[in-house]
Amino acid sequence: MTSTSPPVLPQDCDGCPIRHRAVCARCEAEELERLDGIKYYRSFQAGQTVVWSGDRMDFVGSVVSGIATLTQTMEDGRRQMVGLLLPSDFVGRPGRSAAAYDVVATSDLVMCCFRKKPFEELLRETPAVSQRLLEMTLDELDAAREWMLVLGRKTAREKIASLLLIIGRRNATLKLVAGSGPMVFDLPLTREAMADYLGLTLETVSRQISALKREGIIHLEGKRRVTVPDFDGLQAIAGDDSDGGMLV
Amino acid sequence: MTSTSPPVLPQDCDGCPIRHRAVCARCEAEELERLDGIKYYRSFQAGQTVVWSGDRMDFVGSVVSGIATLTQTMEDGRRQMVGLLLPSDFVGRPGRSAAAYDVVATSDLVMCCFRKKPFEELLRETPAVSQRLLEMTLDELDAAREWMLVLGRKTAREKIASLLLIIGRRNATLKLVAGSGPMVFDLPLTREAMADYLGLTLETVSRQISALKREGIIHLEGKRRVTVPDFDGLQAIAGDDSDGGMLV
DNA sequence: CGGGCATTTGAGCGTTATCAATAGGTGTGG
DNA sequence: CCACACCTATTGATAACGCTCAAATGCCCG
Repeated sequence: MTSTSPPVLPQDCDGCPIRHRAVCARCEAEELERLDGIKYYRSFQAGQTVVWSGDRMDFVGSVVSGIATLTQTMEDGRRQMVGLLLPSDFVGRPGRSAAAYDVVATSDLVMCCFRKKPFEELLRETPAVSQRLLEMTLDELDAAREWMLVLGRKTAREKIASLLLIIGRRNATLKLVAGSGPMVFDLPLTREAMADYLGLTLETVSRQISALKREGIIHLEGKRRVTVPDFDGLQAIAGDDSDGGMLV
Repeated sequence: MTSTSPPVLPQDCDGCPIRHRAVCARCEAEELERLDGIKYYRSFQAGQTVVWSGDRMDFVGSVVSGIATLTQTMEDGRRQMVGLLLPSDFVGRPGRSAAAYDVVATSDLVMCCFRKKPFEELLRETPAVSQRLLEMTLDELDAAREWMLVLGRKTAREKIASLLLIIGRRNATLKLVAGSGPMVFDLPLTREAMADYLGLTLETVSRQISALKREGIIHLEGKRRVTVPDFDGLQAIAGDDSDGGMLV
């Protein structure tokens, strides 16, 4: 966790890896230029906190590369992750001055930040941006509601399987991996972070992962690299219906 | 639950109880007229299902009066409520043809529905609507994330207290009740519905409510009418920090 | 090699689920 | 009008799942 060189920062939107999925996805050259005028890149090392809950936050932005988490903490220290932010995901809330959650860089992270005030103006004047943001927010809401089912009703085993599926699926989408063959990906989270996401203790997470490994449902190389030989099998364990909510 | 007369339907927006809080809140007369052209009212009796998850849904709309719930169900019957819809709340997702959740009328319910196709057009052309919808969706997302903390990390006792607070607070907002004195409200949910919301069994809900009653934290008249003599005390039990997230 | 951290594994316990019986409330029909 | 069915809610007994506390292992890096 002591990488000393800051991640390389991109300069413009042309080669931006999230150009067509982020909040700017629908922008024309002209609108992009306007966004360009209020944006700046920031990078964080793995483990760094981007903002603390309650702190003043005068930017919003997109994750360009790396992974960040949103977490809530109770007074006595109990923590619940409420968002897992991958490249293209939006951070911050227009119209609010303070952060509602802790935002933490889980890996080295690059963000494309927009100064909040001018971004809010732009939101009022640029339908391409506000409509894209609405769409993304609706997606986030659906994801949050799916997660409520996981937290409220699934067993520890099902929770782990659900998390593996979510990470695997999002990884496949981002990397545009072909659909067949065993699924392989890196867990971007420590056991503790997984526990915070799943509403479990890290011991239970560890035990359940060991059990899945023992049963051959997953294979591990090291602690982080996961292979899923039977995707449908894992879906069955997660309690997902096999067609997995194909909604348009 | 066999009320035979359908609820009275409102006719226009002038006297509409949710005129200034729903998705139409920011509309001028002209925009309101356009909405008027694509809207129709529907009423449901308590217990009726508005739409089934997976069904085609060719409208979106607002709750005008009454209460509805959004629920997800797993194949084996486990259920999780993922939304509690009070007057002014928005139902449905623009850009999606099938319902993602079961929507059920928990009390007698009146909805102001918009035909989906024209509403989507209107969304593209009417910033007053799309921006209001964005704002409401962001609020919903925050509520969902707060609920994730409840589901993932709170004890049964804390969950019950949290639910009572949420219902009490929303009730106070809707009714514009003065802030002092004991809080009184009706539980709009059965024990089973509360269990579905909280990720508990109905037996545990019943036991925890009995415990709070026994300890004098709440009083009950009948099964549904609740009095909370000490609001701060209940907040403490819910595990909320006393200032309760005063974010702007 | 040793310190620090993430992870695994074990033992015992507690909260909540499960199964089951009872109580209360409301509408219906004899 | 009372008996009964039906539904919601309460309460009890027992079991199980996941938490807590504890120790050991592996791993990275100085």
